[in-house]
Amino acid sequence: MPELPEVETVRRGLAPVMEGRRITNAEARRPDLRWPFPERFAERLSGQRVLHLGRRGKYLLAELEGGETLLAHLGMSGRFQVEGEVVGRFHHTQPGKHDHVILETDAPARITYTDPRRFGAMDLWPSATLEGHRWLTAMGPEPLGNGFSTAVLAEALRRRSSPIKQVLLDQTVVAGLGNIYVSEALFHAGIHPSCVAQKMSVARINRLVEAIRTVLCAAIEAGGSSLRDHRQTNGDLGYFQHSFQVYGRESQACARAGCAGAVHRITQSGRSSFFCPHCQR
DNA sequence: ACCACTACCTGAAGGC
DNA sequence: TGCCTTCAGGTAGTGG
Repeated sequence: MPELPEVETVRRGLAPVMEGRRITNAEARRPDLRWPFPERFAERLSGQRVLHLGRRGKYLLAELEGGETLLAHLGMSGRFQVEGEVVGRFHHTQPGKHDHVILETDAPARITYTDPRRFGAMDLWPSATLEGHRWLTAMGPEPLGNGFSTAVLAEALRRRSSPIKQVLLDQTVVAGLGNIYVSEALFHAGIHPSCVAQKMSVARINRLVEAIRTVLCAAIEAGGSSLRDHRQTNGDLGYFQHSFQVYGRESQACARAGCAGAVHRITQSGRSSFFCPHCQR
């Protein structure tokens, strides 16, 4: 689920019940996700007002009134679900076995973090030195921000002898791309996933930068529309999954008008890449 | 500095 | 129905 567009969609879904709201109660129902929660995790969250809910790459960042920021990563299977007030209080639904963190805010709302695989992670860190947190310190530029450009990407690719597919998954090169949107962006740019990163021309890198921005923006817009039903901020792929051009479409016809080719799947560093051999060189 | 590979964990899906 | 294998959107740590 969670690459940059999904995390941004989750952020937008959570903002109305978190930003400017106070966390009236916090509960961690186990001691860890991928790593242990920080000391006194729930206590440090309880009673805090959320000043701002942001995002950096695939991390959600909730800046708290007391000077700390909650960092959250959804891993592979993490999701936040929001329930509003029903009659007086919340539904008396029993937490499921994969519901690991529960936050209640004075929106009022109950926010449940669910993560079957527990590849997700949460931490608390002083807001003043947030960029120094080990999860953020080496992270590359935001692809939709001013820090990402043809020149910046070209510099990052200069010494990389790996296929462009693998290099784009490296979060220190550019933040927020994952296996789906790398495939989609490479298709959009007409670049073969096996293309050696450092051999790419500036013109092709420029096309890639544009493709990354286009694909991510389209996905965020589509994700936004799935939030109309905001009772469940499901971290699902939203409607954009119906717009994938290559991801998950092995052996289906290429989506480009006039192309008679079919989508191929190859494995690169143990992960699937989807592409059209006619359109991508 | 870079690269290939492994591990972490559970559930879904497909083959038999 | 059930058992087995394979695969899944991520990242950190290892050793070359």
